[in-house]
Amino acid sequence: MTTIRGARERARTEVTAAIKDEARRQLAVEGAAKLSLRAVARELGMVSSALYRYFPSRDELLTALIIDAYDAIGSAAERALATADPADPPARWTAVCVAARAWALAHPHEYALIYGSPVPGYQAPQLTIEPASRVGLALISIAADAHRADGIALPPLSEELRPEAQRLAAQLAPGLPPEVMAALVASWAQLFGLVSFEVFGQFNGLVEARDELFTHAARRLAHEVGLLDRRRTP
Amino acid sequence: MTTIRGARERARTEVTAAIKDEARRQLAVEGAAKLSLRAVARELGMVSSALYRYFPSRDELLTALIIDAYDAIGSAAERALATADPADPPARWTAVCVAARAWALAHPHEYALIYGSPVPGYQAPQLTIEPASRVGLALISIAADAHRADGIALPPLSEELRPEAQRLAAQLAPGLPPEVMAALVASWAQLFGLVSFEVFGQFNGLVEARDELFTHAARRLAHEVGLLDRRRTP
DNA sequence: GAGTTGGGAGAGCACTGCTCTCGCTTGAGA
DNA sequence: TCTCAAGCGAGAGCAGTGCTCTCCCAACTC
Repeated sequence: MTTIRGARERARTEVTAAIKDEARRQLAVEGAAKLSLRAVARELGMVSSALYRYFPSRDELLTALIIDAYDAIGSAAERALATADPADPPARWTAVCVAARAWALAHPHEYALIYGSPVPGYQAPQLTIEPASRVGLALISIAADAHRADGIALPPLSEELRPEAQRLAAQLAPGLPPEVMAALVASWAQLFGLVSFEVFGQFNGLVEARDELFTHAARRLAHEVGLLDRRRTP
Repeated sequence: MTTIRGARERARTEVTAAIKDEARRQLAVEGAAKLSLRAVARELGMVSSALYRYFPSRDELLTALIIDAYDAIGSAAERALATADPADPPARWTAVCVAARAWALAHPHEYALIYGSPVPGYQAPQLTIEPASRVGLALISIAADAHRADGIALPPLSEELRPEAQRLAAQLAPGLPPEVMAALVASWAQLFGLVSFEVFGQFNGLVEARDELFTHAARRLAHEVGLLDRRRTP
C-alpha cells in the first residue's frame, strides 16, 4: 500500500503529523487544558484557521493525541511482555506493570489525557476503545498463558459476580476461569490507581520509596490473579 | 466564636459561599475546565471583576472547591466508619470503600477535581493535604484497631521497602507492622483506581455488574491488608 | 462627623475556539 | 493539453475567556 501518492496527499500527512507533534510538545509543557490551537498554529508558522483543515476542532486534535497515547503505553506494555521470561508468569506480569508505570512517569501529561479526568463534555469515540484495551489485553494474556500451562485456581466468586465474570471471560479469554477474570479486571483498575496516585502527586510528601512500593504492589497483584512464583512454590 | 459580626463581614462569608455554590453547580454540569468566573459572576448578578474581591484567581476558586471536595468524601468515609460494626474489621473496611465510591459516583466532576488529572500548572497547596488524607486515615484506623484487637500478620517485606514502611507506620499509626502499612498505602491507591476507572468511564461497554465487582474487590483489598473475616475463620 | 477601607461597576487588554470569505495552487478528467 | 472543481492558506471577525485598573459609593472606625 506504499503507492506513490501525490504531493498534496503527502503534504497532508506530513502537516498532520507536525501538528500532532507540536501539540504533544505543548501538552508536555502545559497540560491538556492549556493546549491552544492558535499557539500550535503559530509555532508551525501557519495561521490558526488553516489548522482547521486538518482537525475539525480542538477536541478532535485531543482525540488523536489520546489514541496515540493509548497506543504508546499499549505498545510499551506489549514490548515488555515480549521480552520477559515466558516461563515465569509473575515476572511477565510485573514487567508489564513496570513498563506501563515507566511510560506514565515519562509522559505524565499524556498519561493524564488518557487515565485522568475525561476532557469536559467529551465522549470517548469508538475509535479509542481498541487502543485503550491493549494494556489490559496484555495482562489478560499473561493469565491466560499461565492458566493454559499450569491452571489457575482461585476461591469461587459470589453468586452475583460470577455471571458477569463468565461473560467477560467468554468474550476476552475463553477458557479462563471467571475467578481469574474478575481478579484481572480489578487488578487492571488497581494497577492504574497506583500509577495515577504517583503521577498525579497523591504520594507527594508521603511515599518516598515509590519504585519499591510499586513493584511490591505489582507482585501482590500478580498473586491476586493467581500467578504463582514457581521459585518459591515449585 | 459566634460573635455578632458586622454586616460587612457577614455579607462577605455569604457571598463567598454563594460563589462556591454556583461554581460547584457549574462544575457539576460542565466540568472543571469549562468553569468560568465570568459565568459564575453573571449567574450571581454581579460583574466579573467583583468576584476577584473574593477569590484572587480562578485557581484559588478551584482550590477552595478541591478542599471542600476532599472534606466531603472524607466525611462520607468517616460517617460510614462510625456506623459500621466496630467488631467486624472487614465490614468496616468495605463500608468505607463503598461510601467513598458512592460519593464519587454522585459527584463525578468534584471527584475528577481531586482524583483526576491535576489542574494544569497547579500545585496543590499545603492546605489541601490534610483534608486529602481523611479517607486514607480512615482506612489506616481500621487496620490499627484490628491490629490492636487481634494482631495482624502478613508476609515480611523486602529489604528495600521495609524502612519506608516503618517510617510511614511510625508517622501515621505507631505500633502497626510495616507489612500492614505497605499494604495500606497500596490498597489506598488501588481503591481509587477502581473508583476512577468507574467514574471516568474506563469500564464503559465492558463491565456491567459494577457494584458487585467493586464490593468483591474491596473485600479482597481488606484481605490484602490482613483484615480477616471472623465469620469464616473464627 | 471625618476619614479610611471594602467592594461593586465598567472599560480595557490579550488571549481563546471557531467561522466565513477570498484567493491561489494542485491534480484529475475531458 | 486545457479546464475546473477541490484543497488549502490567509485574514478578518465574533463571542467568549481570565485578569487588571480606575472610579466611586457605602460601610465601618475613630
